[in-house]
Amino acid sequence: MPELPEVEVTRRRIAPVMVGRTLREVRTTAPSYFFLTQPDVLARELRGAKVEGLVRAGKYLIAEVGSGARLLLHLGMTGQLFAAGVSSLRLLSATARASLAPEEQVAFEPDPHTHLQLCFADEGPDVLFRDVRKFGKVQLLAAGERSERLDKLGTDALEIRGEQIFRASRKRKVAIKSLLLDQAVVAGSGNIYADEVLFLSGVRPGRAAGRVTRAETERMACGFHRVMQRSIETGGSSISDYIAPDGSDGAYQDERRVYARTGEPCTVCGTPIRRKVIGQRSSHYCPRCQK
DNA sequence: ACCGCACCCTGAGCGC
DNA sequence: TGCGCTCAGGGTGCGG
Repeated sequence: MPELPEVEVTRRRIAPVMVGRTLREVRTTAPSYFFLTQPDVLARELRGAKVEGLVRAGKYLIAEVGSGARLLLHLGMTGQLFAAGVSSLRLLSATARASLAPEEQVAFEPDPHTHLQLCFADEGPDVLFRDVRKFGKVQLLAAGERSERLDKLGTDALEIRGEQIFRASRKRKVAIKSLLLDQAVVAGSGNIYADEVLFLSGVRPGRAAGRVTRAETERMACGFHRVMQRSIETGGSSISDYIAPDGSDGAYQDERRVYARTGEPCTVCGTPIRRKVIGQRSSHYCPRCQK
């Protein structure tokens, strides 16, 4: 699932393919809640617009198009943004994968899950946004238009300071894990990295937010910087459906200490990692290292 | 203000 | 072989 590092890796790899190019045509699937801006409006407004930049805010990618308009892209859980022509087994269903020889690679063709296809005026490749579960979002903001979604975002996880987590957590009864997942507190945080950060901080995910100490929130902030920077360096996690825009797999999943390691030994003390549902999200922790 | 929970969706993995 | 079930999860929105 794309969290901040996956979105940032996507941004860095897809920016060279998008920025500076002029849109010729935008193809979409039928209207659905995936489109916060209706497909026909997208097609109409984007035609002829030049992509001036591609920036990230939390888990949102923001393409600056034309004079001040912004195209918001959220990858949701299964969103994939990549240049057409990419070859990757990850884009195929398990059934389709099984029918191929192990080394065989197939160029991807837009399918019914490809909800947005950006075609450019030049000869270069299209940019495709594919999302099997449609938890992603596309929205076009006119020049100067405000976005509630963006306005609500807290400090980016790469910039978060312990003091901010500390202040946000005072007198709160929610589990600290839930607080760390709140995008209004830590923008870009997600289930994998929240679990990893709590492990590095020695705090159990279920502890009431109001009961974490100042020192622990400092460790959490450092933890976010550490795991996310490291994950960006290694190309993001490839657990589940994430795919880097060039079709490669990220490598960070090999460095996980707790996430999806239920029953496996803690890398520090050997105690089996436990899984517990907190705030409707699975959480993983070491019962010995995390208090 | 805060918190828990339902909901959106589809594919994998399971038992039968 | 294939059906039906459960599970996963980001973010929003609602009811208590």
